[in-house]
Amino acid sequence: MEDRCQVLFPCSSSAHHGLSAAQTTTSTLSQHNSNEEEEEKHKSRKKKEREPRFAFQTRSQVDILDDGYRWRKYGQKAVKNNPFPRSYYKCTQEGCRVKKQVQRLSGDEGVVVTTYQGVHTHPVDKPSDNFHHILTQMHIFPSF
DNA sequence: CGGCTTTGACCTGCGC
DNA sequence: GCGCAGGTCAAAGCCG
Repeated sequence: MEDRCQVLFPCSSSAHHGLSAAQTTTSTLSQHNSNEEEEEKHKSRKKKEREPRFAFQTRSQVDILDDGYRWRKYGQKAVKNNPFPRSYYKCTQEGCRVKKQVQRLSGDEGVVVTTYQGVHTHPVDKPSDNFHHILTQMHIFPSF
């Protein structure tokens, strides 16, 4: 019963836990994309701009971690090899196409995997003590 | 009343 | 070419 969330970086970790053969394959956080503009319609996808995405594991009892941003859940799907469903969240801020995925580890309901995709273009509206330090690191990784 | 959650359908990429 | 898995949208309903 810890109110605090313990952040773990599987990417930096040399230990490769076989997340039950999760889909995540490789957390490519070293992808650097200078192209932030995305005016391309899905009609002609000449370039799949993969926004920087990085995942980290948090030890929490709840999936909804308040990181200070407002998220709107836009979907929930059950993934294979995981008895727990994965939730999809999107930043409600206009112009901010940041997406977030929350998934629980199979077998370890105490561990929640949060995957962020994209970078926020605006400051936090509601600073959280728990996630403040996490946000700090977040701003470092997407810079790649 | 507004914002958000929920749930099913739909789309796309990939493997066989 | 089909099926599977993952990802997204949209309509309806709920809650504050």
